[in-house]
Amino acid sequence: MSKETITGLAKRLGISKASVSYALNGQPGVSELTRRRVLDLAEELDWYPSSSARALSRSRAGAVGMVLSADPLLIGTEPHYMAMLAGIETALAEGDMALMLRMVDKGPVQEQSTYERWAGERKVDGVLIFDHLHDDPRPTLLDRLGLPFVLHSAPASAAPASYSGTTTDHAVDAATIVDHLHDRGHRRIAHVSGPHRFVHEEERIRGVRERAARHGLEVVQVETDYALTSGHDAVVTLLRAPEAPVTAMVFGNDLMAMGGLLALRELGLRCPDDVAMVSWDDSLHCRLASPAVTALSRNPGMQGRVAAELLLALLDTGTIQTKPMPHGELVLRSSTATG
Amino acid sequence: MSKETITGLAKRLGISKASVSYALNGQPGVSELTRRRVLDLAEELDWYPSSSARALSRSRAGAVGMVLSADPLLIGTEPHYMAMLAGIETALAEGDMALMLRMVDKGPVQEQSTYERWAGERKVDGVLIFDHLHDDPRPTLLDRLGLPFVLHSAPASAAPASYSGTTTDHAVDAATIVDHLHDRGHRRIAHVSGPHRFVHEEERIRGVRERAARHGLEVVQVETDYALTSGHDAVVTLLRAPEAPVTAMVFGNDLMAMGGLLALRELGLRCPDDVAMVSWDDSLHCRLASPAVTALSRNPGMQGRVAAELLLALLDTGTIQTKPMPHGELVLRSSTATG
DNA sequence: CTGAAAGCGCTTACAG
DNA sequence: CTGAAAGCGCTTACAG
Repeated sequence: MSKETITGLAKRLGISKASVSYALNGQPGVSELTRRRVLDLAEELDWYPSSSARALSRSRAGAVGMVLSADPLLIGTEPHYMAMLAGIETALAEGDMALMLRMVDKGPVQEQSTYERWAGERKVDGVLIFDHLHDDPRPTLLDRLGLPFVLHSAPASAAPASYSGTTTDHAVDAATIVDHLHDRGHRRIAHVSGPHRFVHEEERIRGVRERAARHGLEVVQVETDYALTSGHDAVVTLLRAPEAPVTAMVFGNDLMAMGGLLALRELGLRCPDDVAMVSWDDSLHCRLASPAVTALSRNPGMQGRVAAELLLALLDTGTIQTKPMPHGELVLRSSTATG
Repeated sequence: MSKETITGLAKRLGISKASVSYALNGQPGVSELTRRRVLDLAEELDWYPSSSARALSRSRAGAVGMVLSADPLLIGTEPHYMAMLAGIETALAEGDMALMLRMVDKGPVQEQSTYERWAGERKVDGVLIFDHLHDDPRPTLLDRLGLPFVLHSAPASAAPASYSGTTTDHAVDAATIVDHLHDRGHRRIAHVSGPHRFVHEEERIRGVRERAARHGLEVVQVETDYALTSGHDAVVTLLRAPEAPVTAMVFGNDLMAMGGLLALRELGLRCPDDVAMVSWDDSLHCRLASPAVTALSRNPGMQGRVAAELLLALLDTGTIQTKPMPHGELVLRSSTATG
């Protein structure tokens, strides 16, 4: 099977390459009859136009890129990422775009040089970025590189007007969580967050603090790094503190909540009787833990899908838009049940 | 920043495009001095050769593809996949190959048409396939399409001589698991496997049966589909059976083991006192469950890396090879502890 | 060691 | 509606 080309098809049909191309791409310029003959022959021969030739002449790669920049260990255990990826890929496939995936573990530098390379090689038409940082260098960099992008899950407060993105209102989510704990009778709670360099963490912290103040709740803030062991250690530290102990803890993700649960068990304390727990991300881990952990469900798959659709729209028509995501729903489980 | 091209670089340096190309690609045909000047200028201009132009002239896409064909829900909760992906991507990046990822949920048909399209468009240079099936249509299809591939984690018994792949000796793993249960005093066990259409499941089943026979153990085989609820339901059915109940259960993956644990709890039975449990895949779920579940650890990240390296070698030099993976290691946890 | 030229397989104005 | 031709930006024999 020597490789067919558009020239071959044109010859077989006794027409020009141009006509074949027009027919293939649904462009005007060919009769319906010719178009049918072209499409039928392509189908019969199992022929597809070469993506690289197309990319070169169209100056469009036909792919978008995504860099997963995190500890591989964390990525592997965080169901969140995979669900998001699945949503993204599904939307891209529908828009006939391929997904180029890159995982880096050496942090922002490696992520940024990946964008530089992708832009230079014109390997992707756009990228999807997430985990918005304070003074995030990526929007500036991507603008300079001329690489279109969508910022996934930017905090509502930092909603960028100059570029596309999905936004999340963490204040509302914080209120949902704090209200629930207040309802359950807690008056002194801890908030074990991820790194403050993430804008969403700062917004969550502010949200928790403000809502707690309104209820007259005390909040102890602890900053860690999303790892299971960090959640564990944070709990140990919190419970050893000389001040009055907290009776409830909010964790920035499911892994830290799991670590927290392990710590409680080690200390001989019970959840929720001694300490109640809430996770800011829902996952199978929360469902399966014992006790099962109350968590904010945010549908990462759907969110990924929306972000990908924004990127497709941006590439297609240059439309810049901001889409607010639905608020999280708190899934109540045993970890915050009232004894 | 109007886009630089190789012609631009050549002009700036007062040399021909050919020389620039040779210099860039480490080919002979340019003096060291010229090569340095070219590389320095490229660096200074932040210039990279266009991947599509390169792909077209080299007839090489510079990317390999991978289709994740599974229920998105399962993919999202199975840490196994993400770990494997991370290993694969790391190896590919080192070999300067991009990873094109596609997720399909409508099963084998969609997976196969993805390969047809990729091959037709010459979008990828090769693919990585896994979950070997009985009468697997993929090797034949890929051969016909002329798309190089590596079969990841083929059963040792079905080790293909005609194509590259990593292999796993499930008989050894089965022996490890069965021996452990025998040591713990179990004489009647259940094996809740994934679908028999997967060759690795059949090999595991045979391995378990043979090893059990040697010890004089009885084995009840149950076929399900890897879903958490299936593990749950299998356990309910098993424990309702009129025959003598099993005292230990082996699950084909971690999710089914988790489902099994839930079922036990519902039935008011305890693990390991009433029923011991082992999972054929290790994961954070097994570690965090209560009781924590004894599981076979197989290092999916490392295995993915090796598979990717085989593919790189195949694409580079056409080398066909089969690499046996290390046996799994049983991580002992409470679910099989002796009371 | 270097340069001019053809070729990779498409798309797209431009003339007919 | 159709065809001849240029162009996308590289690589690679082939002559010098």
